[in-house]
Amino acid sequence: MSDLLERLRGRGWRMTAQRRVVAEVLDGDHVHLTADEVHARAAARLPEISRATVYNTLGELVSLGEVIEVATDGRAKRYDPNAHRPHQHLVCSGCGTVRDVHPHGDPLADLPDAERFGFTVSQAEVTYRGLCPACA
Amino acid sequence: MSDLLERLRGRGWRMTAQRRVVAEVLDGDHVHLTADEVHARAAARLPEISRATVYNTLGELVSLGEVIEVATDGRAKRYDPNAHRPHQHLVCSGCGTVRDVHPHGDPLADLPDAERFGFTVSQAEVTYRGLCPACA
DNA sequence: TCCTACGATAGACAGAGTCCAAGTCAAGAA
DNA sequence: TTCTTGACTTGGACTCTGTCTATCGTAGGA
Repeated sequence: MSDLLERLRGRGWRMTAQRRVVAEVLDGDHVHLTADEVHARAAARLPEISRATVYNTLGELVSLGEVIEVATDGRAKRYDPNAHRPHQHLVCSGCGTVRDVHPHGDPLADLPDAERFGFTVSQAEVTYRGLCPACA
Repeated sequence: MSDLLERLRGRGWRMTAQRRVVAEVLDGDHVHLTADEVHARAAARLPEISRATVYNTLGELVSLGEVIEVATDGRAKRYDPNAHRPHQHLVCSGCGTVRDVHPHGDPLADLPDAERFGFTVSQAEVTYRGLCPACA
């Protein structure tokens, strides 16, 4: 995680307690927190941190490419710090749990030109849905 | 579309003017309207229809499997009446336009057992992103 | 140590969707 | 045809997620 903080400082980020705490909350594998969850965990360490700051910081991390924004349902977006290894998501329809998964094959290659309608297609996101062991 | 109305009646749906209008608005290919757009178009034919009724009716159509709910971004869900032929979606990052597409291959088959973490995986949704000819 | 521009804050605001109590009406029964 | 009833509709309040703005605070350079 200090890696991330170092990279951010290298990019000219002013380092504040709030930004540090948000970055620390997002540390780890298989982390897919909503903005509200990030705020709750950040506030446990730094009680006066505001929602607006959490949203601002998450937005900056996303635009710097350090965090991925995932919309697994129509509800709140989730934030995934595993931005440096391509992957897809497996979502439990019961409890909403999200796991990173690595399918083989390239979904982009499966879309024939005739099905692109003149679009410049740059990305394919796959969301697998099912029930996790606890919900099955 | 009268097909749909017949199927719904066959399932014990009470046929009201509101439900008929919502079903009619969703007729056609490559239709991906938000709830608000459905409401606006329905209200053009039946001015007093309420938002709650549109949401209720869309929810029922989805749970009957006659309409698919698509969350292409973190904003409003879209409703796709093309529920009886499997397909994926191609979304323009510029203007938000959505097209139905039919890639070959089965994304479900690309997810090895070792990457399923004990989940019962039943569905794979692919969202292709890029720029449409008008936005490129 | 002092300055100042960048960052944080609280709270108002907006969009999407849900919920509820009260009124309405489709469709089967008489 | 008329009656009855429970399913359907309505409007408005409410929740949740996210954005914006004016003001205050402070990290880091001079």
